[in-house]
Order: sequence, then C-alpha cells, then structure tokens
Amino acid sequence: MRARLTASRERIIDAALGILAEHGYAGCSVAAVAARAEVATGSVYRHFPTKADLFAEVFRTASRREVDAVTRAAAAEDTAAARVRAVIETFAGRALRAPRLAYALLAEPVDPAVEAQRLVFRRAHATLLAGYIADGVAGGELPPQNPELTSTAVVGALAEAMVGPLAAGVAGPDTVDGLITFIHRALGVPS
Amino acid sequence: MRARLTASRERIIDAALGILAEHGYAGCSVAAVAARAEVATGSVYRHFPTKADLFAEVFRTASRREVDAVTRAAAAEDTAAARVRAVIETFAGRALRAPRLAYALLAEPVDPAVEAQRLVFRRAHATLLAGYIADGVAGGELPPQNPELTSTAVVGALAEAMVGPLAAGVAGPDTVDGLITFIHRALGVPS
DNA sequence: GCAAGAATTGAATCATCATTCATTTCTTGA
DNA sequence: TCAAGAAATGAATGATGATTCAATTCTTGC
Repeated sequence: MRARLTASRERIIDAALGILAEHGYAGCSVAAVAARAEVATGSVYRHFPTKADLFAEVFRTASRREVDAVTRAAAAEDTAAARVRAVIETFAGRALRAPRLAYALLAEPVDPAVEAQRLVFRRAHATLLAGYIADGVAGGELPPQNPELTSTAVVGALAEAMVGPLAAGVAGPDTVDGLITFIHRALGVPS
Repeated sequence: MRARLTASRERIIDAALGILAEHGYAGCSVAAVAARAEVATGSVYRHFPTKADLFAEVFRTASRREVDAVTRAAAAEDTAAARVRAVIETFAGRALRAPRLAYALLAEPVDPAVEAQRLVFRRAHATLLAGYIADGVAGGELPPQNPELTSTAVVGALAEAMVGPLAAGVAGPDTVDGLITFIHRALGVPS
C-alpha cells in the first residue's frame, strides 16, 4: 500500500528523467511526465507540491548518479593527477554517451528554481575535485593553490568543452585527451 | 522621420539592456521594456517581430561591447601571456562591476532562442583567445595544443569562476589572480 | 489647411501550462 | 460483502505574459 505510493513516486521521477534524457527540459510538461509514468496529471501533485520540486528532485537524483560514477572512478586511483584524469574521463565519457541529459544538466534553460539544483550539481563535482586537489597540494604533488577556485575553474572548463560537442553531436577522443592535458597543466601536475 | 524610427528602435534596445542590467532577464517583460523606452507595448512589435528577436539583438549588442572591451585591452599587449592576462582581467573586472548583466549574459535562464546568442557570446570570446593562443604556439611561446579546445576551456573556466562570486556578490582580487595563474599554467605559459 | 497614409497606442486576445478539485475508483477492516 | 476513507482521475481553472488590432494621433505632400 505504502509500497504502491512509493512506487508511483519512483515511476514519476523515472518518467521525468526519461523525458529529460530524450527531449530535454523543454519536453517536460507535467502532463507529459504523468503520461509517461502512467498516472493522471493531478496525481503528480500527490507526490510533489510543485513542478519545480519534482524537478529539483529529478536533478538531484541525476546529479547523484553522475557524481557517484565520477567518485567511484576516481577512488580507484591513488595520485591527484590520476584521480583528476579519472574524473575528466568519466565525466566526459558519460556526457558523450547521454548527450541530451548532459546538456539538460549542464546548460539547458530551466526554471530558476531548478537552476539552483544545477548549481548544486556543478558544485558537487567541484567539491569532489577540490578534495583531490587539496590532497595533492598537501602531499607536495601539486603546487600551492586555492582548491576551491581551481576546482571550480576545472568544472567550468570541462562543462564548456562538453556543451559544444554535445550540441554538435561530435566529440573526438582528442577532445578528452586535450582536456586532460589542459587541466593537468592548469593544476600544475608535473609532466 | 526615418531618424525617429531608428531612434525609438535604439531606445527599445537600450531600455531592454537597462532592465537586463538591473533586474536580469526575469524582469524583461515586453511591457516593462516598452514602458522604460516610453513607447507602447505594441510599438515594440513595429521594430522586432518577436520578443526573442529583440533579445537576440540585445544580447548581440551587449556581447559586442564586452568582446570589444576585451579585445581593446588585449591589443595593448604583445605576448600571448600578457594578452591572455588582459582578457581575464578585463572580462572579470567588467563582470564584477556589472554583476547582474554578467550573470544574465553568462548563466541566467533565458528563452532557448536567446540562449543561442549566449553561445555566440561565449564563442566570440573563445575565438578571440584562440587567435592569441595560436599565435603563441606558432611563435614558440606556448607548447603545441588545439587552440579551439583550450580557448573554449578557458572561457568555461572564466565563466564558471565568475558566476559563483556574481551570485555571492563577493570577489576578491585573489580570485582574478588565481585565475590568471590557473589559465597561464593551463596554456603552458612558462613561469 | 487638409486629406492620405504611416506610426503609435494599449486594452483585449490567445496560448501555454501549471495547478486545482469535484467525481470516480480502489483498499481495507469488520 | 460492504461502508468509510484514501488515492487517483482529468477536465476545468487561473495566471502569466507575448502578441494583435481597431482606434487614434501624428506627418507630409499638395
């Protein structure tokens, strides 16, 4: 009973994610989400007070997924340089494999209320990176720097370099390699 | 006569820019723009077929201004490193002096049609930088790299590092110096 | 000074969707 | 099996704000 409730809540979030990944935020009317989740429009409001609340959660879910993947990849490495490389490869690889979703998470125009979640998403990546960078600095692997600032700049560089290719649908492996070089240099990884 | 026409077109664009700079895109209803330009709502449509067309032009105008300022600053320098530094300082300085406008140009949610202009804006900066970077590479000042990619990454890093402070309203000069170091390293400027 | 036509006005229209709610359909406990 | 209450339905409502257009006000050439 309570299970059915939870299940349809899940289904709504999944449906929203699905539409987001296929047609972007623009395709995400409440009616469309409800239809895909096989519930009535009004039922969405039994679970979420507001469309913005629904999508805040959707963005949170999607973000967590992305950040988890990146975190997992980085955890397998043991130097700051390798971790940063893993972050870039994972982030870019996933973005290129699911371009529409990546574009929605990174750059597509959304409600201001949802925009806030996007900042959280970017910030989560930055915070993760900041940790690795701080470790690298502390361990002498990287030169002194403000990890808050440099991690933010890295996330910006990554996102910007992705959005173009995402739109164009193209993306050579050169792009990823180029980014790794760029970011390693930026952080002062010794060559 | 034709002059009056041109003049009121100008006034509409200026009004839109003014509201954009004061209240962001969110404050830019056609009615508000018309009121500020001291014309009737309907008159806006004598000059622009659509709100999106109006704001495409507004964004284009604002972009040109920003890119011109940056170009002028860079032109006064003669090494790739100094030019890039000038770009960063000018870009950041202007953004911090007009935070609301910078946020609107860089990150605020806008109509998809206007979003396209934002990409043009970012691309214009990137193209400018790409030229300096290519020169630097050609002249041996910078190591080999793909100027398209690295300039894009630089713009992303700059923008991302600005948006946070813009929202927070804060921005130490440390931020700008940190960015210069980061980007110089990223491009391989010898220290 | 005046008529024809252009330009301007701003209130009414239209479109889009998020949100609501009276009605119907389930679930459950006795 | 049934009644009470919970959950679900989806058509109607409401808000927002871009766009239109009939009415009015200017210009201009005669």
